[in-house]
Amino acid sequence: MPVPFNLADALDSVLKSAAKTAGLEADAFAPEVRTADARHGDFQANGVLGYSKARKLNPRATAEKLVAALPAEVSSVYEIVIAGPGFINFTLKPATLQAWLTTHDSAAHLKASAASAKHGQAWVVDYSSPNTAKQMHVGHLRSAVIGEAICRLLEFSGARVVRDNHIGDWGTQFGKLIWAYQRHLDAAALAVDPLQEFERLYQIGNAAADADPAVLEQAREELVKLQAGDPTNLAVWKKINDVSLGAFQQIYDQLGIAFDVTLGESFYNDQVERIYRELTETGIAQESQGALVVFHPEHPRFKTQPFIMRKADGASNYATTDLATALYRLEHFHADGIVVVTDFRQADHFEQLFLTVKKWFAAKNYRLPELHHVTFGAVTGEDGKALRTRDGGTIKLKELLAEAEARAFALVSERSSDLTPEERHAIAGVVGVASVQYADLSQNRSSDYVFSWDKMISLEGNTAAYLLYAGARIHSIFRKLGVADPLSRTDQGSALETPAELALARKIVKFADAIRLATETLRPHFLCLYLYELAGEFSAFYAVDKVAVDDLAVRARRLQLCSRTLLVLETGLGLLGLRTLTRM
RNA sequence: GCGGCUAUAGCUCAAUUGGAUAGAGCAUCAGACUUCGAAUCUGAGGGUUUAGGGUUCGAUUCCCUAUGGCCGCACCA
Repeated sequence: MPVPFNLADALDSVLKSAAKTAGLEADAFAPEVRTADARHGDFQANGVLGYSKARKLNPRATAEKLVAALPAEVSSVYEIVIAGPGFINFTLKPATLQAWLTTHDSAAHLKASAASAKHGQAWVVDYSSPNTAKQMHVGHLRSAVIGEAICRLLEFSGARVVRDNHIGDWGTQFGKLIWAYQRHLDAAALAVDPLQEFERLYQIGNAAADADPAVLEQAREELVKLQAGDPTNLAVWKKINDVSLGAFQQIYDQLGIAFDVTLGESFYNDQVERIYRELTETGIAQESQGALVVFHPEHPRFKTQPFIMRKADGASNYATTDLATALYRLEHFHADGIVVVTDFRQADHFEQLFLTVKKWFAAKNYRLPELHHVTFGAVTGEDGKALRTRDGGTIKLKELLAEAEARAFALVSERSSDLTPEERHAIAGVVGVASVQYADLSQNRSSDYVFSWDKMISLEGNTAAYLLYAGARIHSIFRKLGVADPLSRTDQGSALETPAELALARKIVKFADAIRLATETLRPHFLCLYLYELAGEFSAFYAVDKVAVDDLAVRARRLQLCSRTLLVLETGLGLLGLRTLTRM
């Protein structure tokens, strides 16, 4: 009997057809299959409750009819129990668990099974997207880390993903920066640490413009000159961007991020005329107070709150470039879906943008891609306010990662003193960065994020180190036993038997459902939660059931269990963007 | 003023989007290393889910009111 990758999905389909057989109104019946609390079984179907209530039927009687209509092979796979007011509980039989483990025996096989939901689709994911001329600080971490995980999840479900770093390289900050560059440049500092120097100059320019309207005016003129193509200003601008992108890349390398394209705001500068024309001729945009704006009369707030797409002085802004960006992603990348990952403060902007794009594309008969604004909460200090270090600056991402690695190095040196310093550094690099990534990913992205060093670089509890440690222990077992090919063992031992073995196997087969949930909601923390529970089941199993036993049939089945745990664990960590280890 | 997000154990967070007895980690307490790695495991205590109402067979989840926090609202991105 073939065992499907996603058991919950398969159960859902089979219940739908059974509903027809049982004489239910099949079109109106949704089985509502979900993973269940282990006390009740592996999966539960709750749909009977709502269905029966709406029709004033006895839910238990409906459930019994439905269960009676299930094909015989379902009851050979599951123990089926109707419980409470009408829940249908499904508990996988050990033989089914065994069959799943035997079938899904390699990374390639897992991916092939999963890659159907978005097969053949193109998705553009816009994430990280920092402004140039500044260093990345902890506030930039979330978009980068969450965005990368989303890319990997979409790829795993079969999509072709375009990773786009939509850098802020054309904003008004450049007027102030160029103004300061011309007057306060420290050439020596520029040679040593150019990004630091640009940041200093920007602060000078910003402060001067705040204090003196005349400076602000001069800064505006510099921006106008830049946007008009003045060679001097253009050269400064280019240098700033080159330096910034070089510094960003070092961080991206550590985080395992490789963008396919880096198309910032400046890229769209020469495409704005078409945007003005199309939105004007379709009647979507209108003149208001000298600016070109879009109102949405059907929307309670945006009927009066304008979406400004051309300023009164004739200049474009980020609304203009974002509109151009949407069009480019459709025409150039043939996007079926667009995901933009930014913090929640831009929610209004993207709601207005998407409303405008929908009307615009409809009016021009352009195909409309799925549009998703993936938001996340702010990173705050312990006081709930915007994050600052003691001296008032922000915490640099570079420093955060270095501190995490240093902590990991201290721990690995203490625990694994037999390793060479090089090995310990390599391990600390993985553990440190993974800890920072995982701390961010494991939290539901919509809530604000209280930053603390301890939390970001913690190595105990629900952390990356816990997951990596579980993996390292599995690798260690294979090393000790001299068994090759740990990720795809095909050992066929005796039947799974102990409670810990069965609990671990039950957790493994729910990988598909965790992936589905994380991908559908674009929330990687669901996958983190699953992997944490998986590692927990493994650790519990490890404590009570020894693998290296003399009984070869027992040893073989446990080796297979270890192999599948490792496969799912490493695949899952890979989808989150974390690197893994064979020892630590 | 208008609007959005948010409030769960001492602290930091979950709760599969309306399901069964609200779960973890940290911290506290009690146990487990001569046996595959103790960065681990087993157990205990800790809750009127901000408050009050409503809808529902069923509410942390949906609706209303109030309160606290964060944020957005005409030319920054």
